[in-house]
Amino acid sequence: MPGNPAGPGGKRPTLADVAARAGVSTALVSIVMRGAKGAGSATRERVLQAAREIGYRPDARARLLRSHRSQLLGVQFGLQHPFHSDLVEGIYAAAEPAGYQIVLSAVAARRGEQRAVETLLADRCEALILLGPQAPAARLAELAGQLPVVSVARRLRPSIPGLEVVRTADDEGARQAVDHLVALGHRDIAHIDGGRAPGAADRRRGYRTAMNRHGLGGHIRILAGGLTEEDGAAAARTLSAARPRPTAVMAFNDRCATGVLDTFLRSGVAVPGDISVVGFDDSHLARLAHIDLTTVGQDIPRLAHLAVGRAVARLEGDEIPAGEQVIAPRLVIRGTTAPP
Amino acid sequence: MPGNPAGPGGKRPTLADVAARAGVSTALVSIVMRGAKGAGSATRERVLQAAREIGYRPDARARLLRSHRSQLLGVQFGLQHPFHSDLVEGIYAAAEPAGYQIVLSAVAARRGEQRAVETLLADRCEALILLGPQAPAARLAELAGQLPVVSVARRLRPSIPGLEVVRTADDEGARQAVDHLVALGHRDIAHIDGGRAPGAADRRRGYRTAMNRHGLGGHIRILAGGLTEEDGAAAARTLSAARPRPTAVMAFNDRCATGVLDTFLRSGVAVPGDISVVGFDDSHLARLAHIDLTTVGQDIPRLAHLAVGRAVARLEGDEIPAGEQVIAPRLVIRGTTAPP
DNA sequence: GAAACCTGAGCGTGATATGAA
DNA sequence: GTTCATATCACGCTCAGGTTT
Repeated sequence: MPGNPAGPGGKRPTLADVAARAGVSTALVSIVMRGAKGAGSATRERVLQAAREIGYRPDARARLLRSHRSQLLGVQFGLQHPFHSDLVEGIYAAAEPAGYQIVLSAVAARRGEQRAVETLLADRCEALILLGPQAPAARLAELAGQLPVVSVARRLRPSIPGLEVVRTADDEGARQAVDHLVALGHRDIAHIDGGRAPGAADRRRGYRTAMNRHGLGGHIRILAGGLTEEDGAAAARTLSAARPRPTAVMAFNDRCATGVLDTFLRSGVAVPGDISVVGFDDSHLARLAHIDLTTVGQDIPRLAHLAVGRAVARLEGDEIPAGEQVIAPRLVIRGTTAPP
Repeated sequence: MPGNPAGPGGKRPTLADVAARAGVSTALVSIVMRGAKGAGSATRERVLQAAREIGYRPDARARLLRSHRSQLLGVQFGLQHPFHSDLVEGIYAAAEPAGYQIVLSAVAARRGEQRAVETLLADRCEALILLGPQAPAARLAELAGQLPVVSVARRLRPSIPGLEVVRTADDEGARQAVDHLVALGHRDIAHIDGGRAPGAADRRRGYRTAMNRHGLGGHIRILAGGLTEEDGAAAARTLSAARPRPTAVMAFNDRCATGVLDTFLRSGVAVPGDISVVGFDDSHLARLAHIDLTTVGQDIPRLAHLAVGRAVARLEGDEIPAGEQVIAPRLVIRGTTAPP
């Protein structure tokens, strides 16, 4: 039965406590706890036993203080974005095998990016992984001057020293969506954009370019949207009333697209019968059987893996090629698109 | 222009560096950085200036190591649960005014609660706030023997020493939902449950009790469900085919309910025309205009506030009444319920 | 006596140097 | 020479206690 090491008033056990109980020096206990070599197997067992008995746990902070390396990657993410949740999951999975720990810092309504980053820096993270950062490029550049910074899912000038960029080719994704719709026979294709959100500009541009290349420049129609279901719903209400109504819509992301879907369903506009809808991200949402959304897939595990990889490479001083990694998107055709 | 304090190879500046530059002792710099009293205003300004010049940041870990208090609350949450995201947001908001910092640790597909808690303990958190923990009660009891533990949204024996419970009266919530539906004229009311999820047993029981009290014991119908949209969609497919089909459904939570909604919409079952649907949580999801879900609201800010309050009270040695705080739910009537 | 400042110790570790078998 | 174990210091910071105005 384990003791009550840090009960009310009680101190939590330290190396010294274990050492005293096992009758050895603290240094030896340290060796045993780290699994380092330099301890006999009998002693090792005795020390482990003592540690177990008094409920000893290594103090991560003291450990970090002592070792020059902290092996800590700071991750800034948006609490309300499923896309970020998926990325975080992938980052955990990629970091642990590489021998790094993750420190999370959330961005929320009353907690801005500035605050989120400050706590990560105070926690002695060695590198920062920022998911869809909205901070000005100048601020990111300043940060990148202090430690390796990886920006995920936002395009930035790759020339900023110290700043790594991992992102999906958003313009290419938009192109794939348009190509797919055109191949189905659509001509009047609208785009609900993401405003100033990361990636929005590229998707908008990709849409424009693709439309023009198909000779559909005259049908370009861009509606103000955003990242949320509500943004999509609002734009869809506008579209429902429009005459002529487009026969297809490409939404900024999956959340936006589901807002569009539900609004159409409620107002009696059939999807994909009357109108086709395409999302972006291929997050959990889109894959759900009852949503069944055709969407431009971002390779989330790959993005996560690369983000960790770049951070680690920078920390270990490996030679890495460029400051930017652009991942190809892949259109996932499901049930919300059909010929007009 | 700030320097490059921790560039590749460069050490990060410390108190000593600031002290040297300002021509004072490290202790005085410490005083200034903490905003404690004991420094003249001229010196104070000089020190701050020096710190700014070399880009100094306090090292949170060293600080924690030295001070006996860490002022850290560890929060375990599920990455994929919007309900948890909302709670975390509330916890951030409640903790900072109380002078405490938050450390997040996520539970994900490949990262269990065990791992999540271990990192929180290693980080020297003074108390743990666990959102919807699924761990066995015995494990929680063991933890609670080591430090104050607050379990949010899960019912547990309040007699476990050291364990605080903050939860919604789930049975009462289920009762409110049933009462509302009965008042509308429904009699054939089904429940899609949450299986072994926290709160599911109470909601199931509340549903049963309320149905019996209305003399509708013969109409009790419980379908296996779960926490996700897919669980709801699967159950809804079963319901669509059922004869007689119930005229109302109470889902385990909002995610589950949206799965139900979409399935019904797709299969031509009108909501609330043909069937009424009630969710649980009143998370972001339900409030969206295009979902407009009638749901049993959990008072998320209140739950968050109380959770932090209990943890802090325990840490500061305040006398607190019982080991359990049960918050009343409040039915939020929106557009998915109507007379049969 | 108070305000402004400094000295020295120590928080719990990990690394190095050193010694004993 | 190798294996096992220890003593000692440093990490960056805070705090108790001292000294000087």
